[in-house]
Amino acid sequence: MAEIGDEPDELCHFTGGRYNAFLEACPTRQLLDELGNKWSCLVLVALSWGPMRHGELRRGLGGVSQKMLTQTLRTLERDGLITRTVTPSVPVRVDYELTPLGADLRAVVQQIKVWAEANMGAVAEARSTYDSAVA
Amino acid sequence: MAEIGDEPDELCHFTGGRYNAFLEACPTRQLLDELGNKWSCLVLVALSWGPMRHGELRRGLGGVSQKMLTQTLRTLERDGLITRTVTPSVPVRVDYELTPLGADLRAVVQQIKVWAEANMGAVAEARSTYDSAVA
DNA sequence: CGGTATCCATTCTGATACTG
DNA sequence: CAGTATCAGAATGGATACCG
Repeated sequence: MAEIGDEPDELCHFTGGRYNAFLEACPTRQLLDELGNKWSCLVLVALSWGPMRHGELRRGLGGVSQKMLTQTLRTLERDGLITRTVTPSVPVRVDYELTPLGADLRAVVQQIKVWAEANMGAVAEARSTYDSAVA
Repeated sequence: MAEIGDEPDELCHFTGGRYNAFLEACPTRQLLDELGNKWSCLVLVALSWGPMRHGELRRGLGGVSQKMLTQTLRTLERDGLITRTVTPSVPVRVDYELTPLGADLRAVVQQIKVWAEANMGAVAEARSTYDSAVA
């Protein structure tokens, strides 16, 4: 009988050196949580167009504060998903760019963004139906 | 010149009735936030194997509390991503199942889970490199 | 079994002010 | 321009107890 954890593909069991996000202790959970941060996915997608400065990103991501942007960038850098390049001019210039690993992940998370934008209408409709049924 | 918001594909600008998650006021942000919840993605993927009961999901998702599972399922139901079917037996039986819309999204978020499980090793390595460089 | 209600700790987020 | 520090409020998550 099929159970959760028996995935159709072979990338599944925590045993044997592999990862399985269904298991509580699996470090994969940390990665999933991080992508759940408010800005991580948007930053990755924003960097699709090549290296970008702090200020550019800030203007591109509506509503992000400087603090949260810096924090998000640091975490992504620590995880090897983006690089941070400092040019010691005056004033200093800092560019962020996707690493190959980050570019790979970007392709995946962009699908989420595209899906959300494409299906937001259907979701909004489902919500109003649900809400009126409850009332 | 390319700017954030000028996406390579055509699903981009908020203007003209379309959605763009880069904009603060875009409702797409709500969807992204929801997928960022700790359990939403895992629930969607777990339902890949067909209808599942509350208890089955609870056992399958390591560490989820009853409250959070119920809350997550409610939200997904409200958004039209899953259905909730009550069989009035004693004790009552409740099954959850992906809607076509939810199955569509599941395919996308599963890629995230697969990516995370496949690349967790590289990320962990990057982290330790970063941490030792800081020290 | 599935769900609700309450309380509480932790985390996340953002506004503000300040440094090089 | 990029970043840090601090503080306060909001949101999230979870333990517990109870209901149909």
